[in-house]
Amino acid sequence: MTIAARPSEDPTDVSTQYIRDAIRDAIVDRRLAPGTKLSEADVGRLFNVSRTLVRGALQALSYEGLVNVEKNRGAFVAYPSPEEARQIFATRRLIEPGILREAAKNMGPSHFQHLRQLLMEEGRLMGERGQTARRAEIKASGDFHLMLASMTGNAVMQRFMDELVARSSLVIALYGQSAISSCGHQEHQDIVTSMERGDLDRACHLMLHHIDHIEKDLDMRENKGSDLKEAFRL
Amino acid sequence: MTIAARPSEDPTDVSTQYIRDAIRDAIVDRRLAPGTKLSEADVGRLFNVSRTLVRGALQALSYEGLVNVEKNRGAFVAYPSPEEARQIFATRRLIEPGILREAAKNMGPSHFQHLRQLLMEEGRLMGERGQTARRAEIKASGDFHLMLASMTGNAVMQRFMDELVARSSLVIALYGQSAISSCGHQEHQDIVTSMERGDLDRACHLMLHHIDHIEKDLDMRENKGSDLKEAFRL
DNA sequence: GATGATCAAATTGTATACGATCTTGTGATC
DNA sequence: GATCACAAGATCGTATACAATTTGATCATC
Repeated sequence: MTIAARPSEDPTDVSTQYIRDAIRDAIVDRRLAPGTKLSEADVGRLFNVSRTLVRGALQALSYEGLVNVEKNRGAFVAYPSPEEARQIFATRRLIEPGILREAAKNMGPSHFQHLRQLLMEEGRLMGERGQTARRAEIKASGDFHLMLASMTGNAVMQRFMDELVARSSLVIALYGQSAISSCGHQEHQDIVTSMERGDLDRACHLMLHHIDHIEKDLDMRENKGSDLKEAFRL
Repeated sequence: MTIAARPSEDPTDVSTQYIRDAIRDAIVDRRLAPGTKLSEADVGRLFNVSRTLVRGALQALSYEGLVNVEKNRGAFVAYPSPEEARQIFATRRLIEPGILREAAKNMGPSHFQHLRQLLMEEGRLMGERGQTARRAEIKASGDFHLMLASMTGNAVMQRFMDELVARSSLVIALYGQSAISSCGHQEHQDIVTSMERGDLDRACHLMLHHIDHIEKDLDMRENKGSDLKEAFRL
């Protein structure tokens, strides 16, 4: 198990929150494969912390849908079924156009500048090679959607999107075909451009297509027997 | 503190889940006032359970937004600010029309029958008098929205709605003016009728108005200083 | 009498201990 | 040799113990 503690962080003063974030990052960054067992004792040793804190972190992650806790068996990095994946994307299609409209109400030039800046970074990462750059790119791609959510000023929507984006990352990690996802960069730009022009209808339309594209790039045919999967991955 | 254990339940074999549900019910049913402190030891004594399990339950409720846990101070029944309330309803306006459309895809005659049955019950409770009937009515009103969510077959949406409905109950408990909310019964019926006719646009339209009505019936002028409120209620 | 410091009580934060459950490996039996 | 029973080990579930923090009261001081 390789849950890298953030550099320049003292491994003491570690709290539940810290562990939760570290594991979540590791999952979303695909450093922890779906199905991986997260033993309470092991994780505790990693962070020099008792099982009590680890349990808290795992419970929280379970609530976010990133981890499954099975009674008397332990916690595992979630292994979303194709059906779950469909539900996640269906929910995103339902929510994200609304987020766009809601965000647009509050957005001024500075907000657009922030978005553009994120897109620049995203584009830069696309050019680079290597696993690290790839992870950063995927993360940046999710951050785009999260930034839009944060611009609604609505904490509830923001939390929902947090969960949806994190779980989407897992799904993409599982069923993603290739680096095709990177073509999403252009779509992100188009969405921002439409918003800047005030053409919200088009922005929503593009957003829906964007989500469709992400979902279409998945290959979700495999192993329907949902529990067998874990055995193989483990 | 009066968190009634469900009748005919043995107070032994109580798990985190059970405690969580009991507290959630008590909050949503308004038997626990917003701001009430939920001391770990007290709750534990109530359920004959150690603080460990209580903490788990409180943490989960905190994630749902029904409880606020303040570091080193304890857990309190949430006291949503007017701003939070607005965000909750804004999110509902964003999500519920989509849920309607999503549910409509899967609904057959039996589903409509279930809905009608729920509405009958709701109507019956409206006629009755007393606090108990009132609570049951409010609960039934929320159940209508939850049942629609369940008919989407989408677990993610369902969970989001669970949270939104529960938090709405809290908000109504806090800022609700009178029993005007009961006029929502007719609106529920109209929504179902429109759906049955296949007029989804109208159903969505009615749903939006319905949510607006609920929000309009709130009086959220009071105490803006968000933290002071707790002090007074406590 | 009001204000501020200090100490005791209460409550939460975290670790550890112990019992319950599951997993797994061994060996007896067919 | 395959199958089943059983026991040892590992892991989780819950309770308890102790440390850290906050709260509230008492008392000294201005």
